[in-house]
Amino acid sequence: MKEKDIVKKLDDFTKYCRDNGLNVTYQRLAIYRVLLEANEQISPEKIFRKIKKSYPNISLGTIYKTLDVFREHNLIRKVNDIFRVSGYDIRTDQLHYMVCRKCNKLIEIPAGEVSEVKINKKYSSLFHTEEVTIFFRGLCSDCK
Amino acid sequence: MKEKDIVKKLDDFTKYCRDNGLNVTYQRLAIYRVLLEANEQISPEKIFRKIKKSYPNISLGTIYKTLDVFREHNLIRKVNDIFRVSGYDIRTDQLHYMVCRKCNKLIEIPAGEVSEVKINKKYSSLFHTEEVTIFFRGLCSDCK
DNA sequence: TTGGATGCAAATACTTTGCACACGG
DNA sequence: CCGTGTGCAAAGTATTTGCATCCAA
Repeated sequence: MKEKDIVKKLDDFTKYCRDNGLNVTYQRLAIYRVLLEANEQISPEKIFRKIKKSYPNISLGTIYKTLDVFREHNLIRKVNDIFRVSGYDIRTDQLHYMVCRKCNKLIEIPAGEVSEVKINKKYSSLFHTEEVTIFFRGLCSDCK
Repeated sequence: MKEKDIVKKLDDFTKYCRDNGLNVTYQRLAIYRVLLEANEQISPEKIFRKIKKSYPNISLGTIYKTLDVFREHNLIRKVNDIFRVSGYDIRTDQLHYMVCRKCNKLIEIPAGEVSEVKINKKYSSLFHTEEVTIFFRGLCSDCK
């Protein structure tokens, strides 16, 4: 992503915070920026290390707390630990995952490559779905 | 599940072990039995506590190691940590999950209630899929 | 000024590992 | 008897929590 686009998104983010009762702090901006720059899933630890370079005072606890806040607000999504460590991803275009049961290799699949999931009304009415993630488990070509 | 069926499945399990170079130990039988009796996902810790009653010597480490072996052999599947703790499930009929982003309530959806997932060949050829799990995230009726 | 946010450190939860000993085949 | 499996305890990793202090609004 170009710096120009990042700045734009940080503006949107700032506005979102103001509109939703979240203080706009240096830390939140830094974390959000790292997520934008990564533009793929990234672990709390990794975010921490990146920010530490320019802002050595930041604490890992803050990263966790902040990511949680972002998630509550649906600003990011949490990719659960198929991966050993949880990852957070700012991409909103949905991805699916193939994970090899032997070597844990991960293949990302753009949502467009997979047929749309439809749920029987009996269940879909129980729930307001915001996001669908499909995990395929099996064997990658190397392991099979 | 009836005791009779459990015994039958334990026999199958024993045979599987013999055929695949796994020693048939008291611990493995006990763990497999607990999984059968549960017949839903169950955590390592919970398995541990159940077995400890009749066999106080068992160690949690053994539970972890054993579940890993079972999983390598595809005797059980690991349900990843949408749930805080990982769960292991002996059910082979596939389930999908709806998880509320606010209260973490979990709704299980039988595979039959969801349309079949088809993948573009470009991706499906990269992988031998054994299992498909779909996670729906969003808001449950209480939280929305 | 004030409630929300942060830093820090300790605590917690879960899981893995190493090694001596036990036991199934 | 041999090699796999187990128990134990320690270490490792990931995450959460409590609280004093700080700072955005």
